[in-house]
Amino acid sequence: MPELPDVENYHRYLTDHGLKREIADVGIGSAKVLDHISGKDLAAALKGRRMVEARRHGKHILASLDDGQWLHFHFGMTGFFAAFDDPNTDSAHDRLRFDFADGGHLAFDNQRLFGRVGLTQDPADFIEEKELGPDALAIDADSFIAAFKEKRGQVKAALMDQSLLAGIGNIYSDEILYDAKLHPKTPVPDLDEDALETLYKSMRRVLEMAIERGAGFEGVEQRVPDTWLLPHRQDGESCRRCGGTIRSIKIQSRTAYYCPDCQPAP
DNA sequence: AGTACCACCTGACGGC
DNA sequence: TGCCGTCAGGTGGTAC
Repeated sequence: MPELPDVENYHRYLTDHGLKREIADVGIGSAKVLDHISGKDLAAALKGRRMVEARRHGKHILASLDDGQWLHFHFGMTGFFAAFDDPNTDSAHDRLRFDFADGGHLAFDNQRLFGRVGLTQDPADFIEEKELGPDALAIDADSFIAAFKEKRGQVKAALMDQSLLAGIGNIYSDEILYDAKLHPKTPVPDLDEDALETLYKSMRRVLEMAIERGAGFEGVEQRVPDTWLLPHRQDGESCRRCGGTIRSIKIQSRTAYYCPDCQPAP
């Protein structure tokens, strides 16, 4: 699930449920999600600490601790946070659990174990090490256009390139291109300034509305407009905009869905 | 630089 | 019903 809109909602969830609470203990459900740190060391670093501030950059969440260190979270292909008051209730795939001194806990649920959690001294260093570009919702139109003017290759691949722009994945790149009526294989150099501006506006519109409609929580397909691609991402489905037939193709070994009528081949 | 393929994991789904 | 191949919203490494 987790692309920018989903992660933004998890970021807000963490802000509401994880900050300012004293961490009494840390439970390790699976050490596979630990990024270059042992469960023992992570627990030792967190006991007695509180998270103070949470930020999001692309698909990553960074949360400061009251001793100046930062936790970083990435969900991989599955996952979310879930908070509980009842110590006996828990998330199905709880891989890392923060047990708070107030008796509640927060689970980092990560079914497929592609997620990662670790510690870093500085968010800026972390972003640089991961070679992340600017966050897709933080970049302004001029910088977006400038960055894409330097880019080659297919537009869908460019949108998903985390070093160019951080936060967009397979689902939302399809949605943005559907909104902008661009074929996913369109070469970026074919896009003139107006087309890039349109693409930028589509990106913002899609990401912002997805956040607003509760991306990352169950049932988001029903809450986004029916004129979106998301509720109809299936080969043979009909396009709600033009009546065409939704098709899938492989781009960078990922399945891309689009409407061949609305999004004509370049 | 861009793209293709593999690997890492778990689980759901369709076909037989 | 049960087994098996395939596929899933991410990323990192390798190779061409």
